[in-house]
Amino acid sequence: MKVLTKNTDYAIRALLALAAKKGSYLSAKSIATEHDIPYQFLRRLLQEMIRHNLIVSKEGVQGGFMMQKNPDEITVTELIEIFQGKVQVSECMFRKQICSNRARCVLRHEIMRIEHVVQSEFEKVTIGKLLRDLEVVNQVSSKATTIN
Amino acid sequence: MKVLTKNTDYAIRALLALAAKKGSYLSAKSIATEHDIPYQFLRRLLQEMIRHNLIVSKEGVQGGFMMQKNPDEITVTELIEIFQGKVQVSECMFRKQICSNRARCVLRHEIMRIEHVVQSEFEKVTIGKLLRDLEVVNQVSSKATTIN
DNA sequence: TAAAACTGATACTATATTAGTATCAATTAA
DNA sequence: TTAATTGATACTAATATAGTATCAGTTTTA
Ligand code: FES
Ligand code: FES
Repeated sequence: MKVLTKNTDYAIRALLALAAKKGSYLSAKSIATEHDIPYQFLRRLLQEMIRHNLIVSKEGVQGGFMMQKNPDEITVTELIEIFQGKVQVSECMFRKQICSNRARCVLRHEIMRIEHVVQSEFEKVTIGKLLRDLEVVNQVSSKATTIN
Repeated sequence: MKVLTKNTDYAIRALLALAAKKGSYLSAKSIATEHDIPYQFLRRLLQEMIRHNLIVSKEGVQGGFMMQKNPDEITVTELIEIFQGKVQVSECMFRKQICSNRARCVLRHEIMRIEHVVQSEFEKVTIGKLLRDLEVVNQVSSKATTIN
């Protein structure tokens, strides 16, 4: 069971790149090259993120993409929803014969509770937080002898 | 993002049917019919569950499948692992350029923490628990006027 | 003892989702 | 004016999910 698809994975990495260069434009090409993301694939993701007002773009030479939304307010939950749809455990696990009363269904509540937990865990993880974590990692590893 | 696939969904429902008739054999056909599960699909799932010692079978006329493992010890996590593979957030989200030191990686820990949360939430939900919940639902709905 | 009701095993097809590629028009800086 | 860029969109490929079909073997029972 894979929780994050490439869509989301790539989007997060692109956002980290953009967040790190906050205030200036980065081209899709440079992001693709640096982070090993298929160029055209990445471009689609970037456009989707524009539509959701996470980033903005500038066309033409010296153009590119720039962070728009505050990285601390971009949650992994939001990205999952954009690229993989809302988290849902099961459309309705026990329909028909088994579950006779949807309105009162205890199971449904159980399912919704889990959906909630999963969502809120991913909500704790923002692009801002990831970026700061990342800086720590890179600081440590540049000081220490890196054994990978 | 769909957390449970049909595999798991159907498997849970079949197990609930078997758990409810603990001690006697239920044929694949009867389960399929009652719970609206494609017959041949269900049979594959049942065989898989035999291999994992959740249920046992008896061949021939009057044969079928019977609960083997204690329903309270069958977790949804286990079923997800059988039918959808182990929960993994991302194989390794920030490899190469970004993540220079895998061993110390904060992000990796973050990811593993979430994997853990998701897993343990689903671990709280056992077939036994679902069955008891279900009985409550059906009691309530048979007393009340069912508005679906 | 033969037919019917079953499971075991496995191969196959269909559909949907995910991943990746290609193309061309429009914009803009130099 | 040209090269570097995004906007938009259509396409293909690969993989995962869902569902079907078939045949052999076992067991009850008439
Ligand atoms: S699980 Fe869907 S209504 Fe009960
Ligand atoms: S995220 Fe994979 S090693 Fe850091």
